[in-house]
Amino acid sequence: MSTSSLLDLENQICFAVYSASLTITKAYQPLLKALELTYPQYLVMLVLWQTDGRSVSEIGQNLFLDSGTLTPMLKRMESLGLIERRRSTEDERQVNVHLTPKGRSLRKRAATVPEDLLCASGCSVSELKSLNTSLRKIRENLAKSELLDRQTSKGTQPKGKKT
Amino acid sequence: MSTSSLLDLENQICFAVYSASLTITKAYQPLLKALELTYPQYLVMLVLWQTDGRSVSEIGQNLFLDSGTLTPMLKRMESLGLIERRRSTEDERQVNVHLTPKGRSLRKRAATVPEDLLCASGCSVSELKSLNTSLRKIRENLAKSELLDRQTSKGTQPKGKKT
DNA sequence: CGAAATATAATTGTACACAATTGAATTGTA
DNA sequence: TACAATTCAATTGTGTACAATTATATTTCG
Repeated sequence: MSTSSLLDLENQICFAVYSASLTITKAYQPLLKALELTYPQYLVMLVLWQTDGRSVSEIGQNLFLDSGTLTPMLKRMESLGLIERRRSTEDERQVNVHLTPKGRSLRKRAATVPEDLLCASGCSVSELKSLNTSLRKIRENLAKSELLDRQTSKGTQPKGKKT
Repeated sequence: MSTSSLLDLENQICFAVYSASLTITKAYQPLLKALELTYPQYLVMLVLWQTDGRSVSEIGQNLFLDSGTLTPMLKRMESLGLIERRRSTEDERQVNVHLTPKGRSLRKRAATVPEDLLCASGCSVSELKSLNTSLRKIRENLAKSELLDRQTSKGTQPKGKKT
């Protein structure tokens, strides 16, 4: 395979991920509209339905989002009456996010949501599984790469600059 | 496979696409920084490097983006001196987007960009190809599904409501 | 203990993304 | 030719994303 077509492929893949992501978000929209949720908000609900009372940073670790994204989003969800944000008494730095009865009750209504997406995707289970594996690998490899060195710097600093 | 684990898988896939897309955008950032481009802007440049002078809607068809996204983005790119927006003389509705010399010259410098991403992804070529195929299929199937019926209504209306 | 380092969420500013609408230009057609 | 329908880009308003910074609380360590 020539170098140029390899690079073309790379551009195609990244664009395919990018545009598939936007399309998926749009496809969720009519289904989530009845629940008054956006897709990112739905993801937060999935986290909380699994374990209620998570802190903002824990939700962020699950979804790979930071407080700059989550704080305003959680405030919107709080104003919708789905969650409550309560500063932790043990550690005043943390804010724990708790489901309200309304937020809990949404779970049953949301249970039917993934079905339509699953059908509309038109993929076989095995295809989806390999897709899942590949995408996770890419995310993990990119996150580990030297390209992303934000707050992920648990390891040694990249260049040892000691300012 | 149980229904619940199938729906879990669906949630996982969509989230995998979503978070991989965000991670890819972030991984491009340090590479594109030298070119003063964001990832969506880079995609526009790829389109224009292929064929200069495309209209806004043609660019939108290539990238699956609408004027609400493209118009402000193209204005930013124009203010950076990368492109020029000129209203077409033949059809005054259209705005054609032309590369400036600066925009054209960026092409060579951008040629090395995909390499690092390709390496950092840690995937084999065959894996990337099958990933590409699956993602395109999902996007196409979702776009064809009744879930997305925005301006794509070239076919018959979904329910025959004649207002 | 107490200062420095760290952790945590919030804030600020920039850039998408898109639904819905608007306004202008073109096309179709009676 | 008129005029309704369509096309096209722009606009408006809402909601993410995220880098960079700030403010506060906690932990670490001399």
